[in-house]
Amino acid sequence: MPQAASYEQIYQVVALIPPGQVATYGQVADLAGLPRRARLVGTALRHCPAERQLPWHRVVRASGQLAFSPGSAQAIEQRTRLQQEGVIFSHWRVALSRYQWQPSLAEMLHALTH
DNA sequence: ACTATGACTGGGT
DNA sequence: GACCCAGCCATAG
Repeated sequence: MPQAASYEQIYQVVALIPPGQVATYGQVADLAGLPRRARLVGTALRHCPAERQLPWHRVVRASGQLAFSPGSAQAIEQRTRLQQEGVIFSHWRVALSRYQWQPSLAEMLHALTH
């Protein structure tokens, strides 16, 4: 189990992303206290245990596109899940200006105590 | 101890 | 917007 500590930080942040909103890989890394580790977020999500029920589909690239190639089974699943939460896609991309999660300091502090 | 490989990014064209 | 590309850094071999 490589870098379990970092993975745990990442999972906890991902778990906080509200339905109908998205966060970028880099954003999750920053919030997890792991700056410049966007790729690690991808690696962690790739190994994410199903039993954790993580909202992994709410993590997208900084461009608003999905990390999977358009049309792939994984991309379709991610897009479907987001669409079910009300997120609108145009050409396999979401508008970050509209859907990007912007956690408040209070929100983060509250999470820290739980 | 390398080398290769990404669910990545930001800057340049 | 698009496409490329160098930089990135933990993991896997």
